[in-house]
Amino acid sequence: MDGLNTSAKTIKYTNQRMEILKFLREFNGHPTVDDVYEGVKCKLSRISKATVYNNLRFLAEKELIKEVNTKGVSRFEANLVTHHHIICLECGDIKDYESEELTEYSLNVASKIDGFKIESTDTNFYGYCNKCRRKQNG
Amino acid sequence: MDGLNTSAKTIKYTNQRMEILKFLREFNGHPTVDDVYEGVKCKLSRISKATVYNNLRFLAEKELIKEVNTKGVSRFEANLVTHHHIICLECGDIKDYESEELTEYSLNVASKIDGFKIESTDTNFYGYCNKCRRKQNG
DNA sequence: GTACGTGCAAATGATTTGCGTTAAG
DNA sequence: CTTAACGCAAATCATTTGCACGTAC
Repeated sequence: MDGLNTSAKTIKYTNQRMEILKFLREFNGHPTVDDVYEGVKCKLSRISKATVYNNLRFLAEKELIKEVNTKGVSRFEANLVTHHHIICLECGDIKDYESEELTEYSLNVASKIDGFKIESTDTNFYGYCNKCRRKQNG
Repeated sequence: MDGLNTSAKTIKYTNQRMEILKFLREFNGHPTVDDVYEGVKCKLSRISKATVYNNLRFLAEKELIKEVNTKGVSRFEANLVTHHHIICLECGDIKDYESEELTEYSLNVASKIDGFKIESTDTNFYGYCNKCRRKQNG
């Protein structure tokens, strides 16, 4: 009757949603939408890519996963603990890098920033991975 | 005869290219492709959006500008000095934040990373800008 | 039984590409 | 004059949406 019970929406734990979350939690990296789609297809052969898109958006909104800031295609991760990223400028590969001291240092810097209420921080390191370095040097 | 003179390609300093670079250097922020397109149209009314795309890619390849890592649409900046970004989680607004001490601290951390030759680093701060905070609190 | 979620296909939006023409060097 | 770059339109790729049907609760 009130027509305002949007927030009372029931969340349904469907197979598709659960497999996508499971895949992300077990995947060691930062998969794209296509990676996730290919990864869950073995379990759910009839799954549609739209379902993968919708669920990744849904899970990110519910903060069960995070979308990674990247150029080009979207990438996701289930690691919710603050950490940093090492990004290869050649192949785009992303590796996690944990450093509590860097996080603390950054948060301390953040506390001095005016006009913004900072919630979190992370650092990107850009360089060349061993594989790409080998290629360049011949 | 050798068919290998690809690197000898002549770079042409066209009006379009120069206006796009000028716009980025004078723009205080992190414009999208559309922002750049709208911004240079007053000077070059017949410019095509494909030209804007092609030149932004070109300028980024030549390292005269940088593409910013963001979700969704591409953003660019002409500020090549290492700096950090404050990103509003609500409206997506990005502000530059300079902190040499943070850069140095991060580079020092970077020097300990194995298996990657780190070239540069930057830190993102996520939070809510004053405008969005006001909206949320009513 | 009642939504919410799914699969599919179509729509949208961002970006790239092909091609005939223009202009920088 | 040579060829990179332009403008335009078509093509491609990523992502979202509408809708009829299915299924979690």
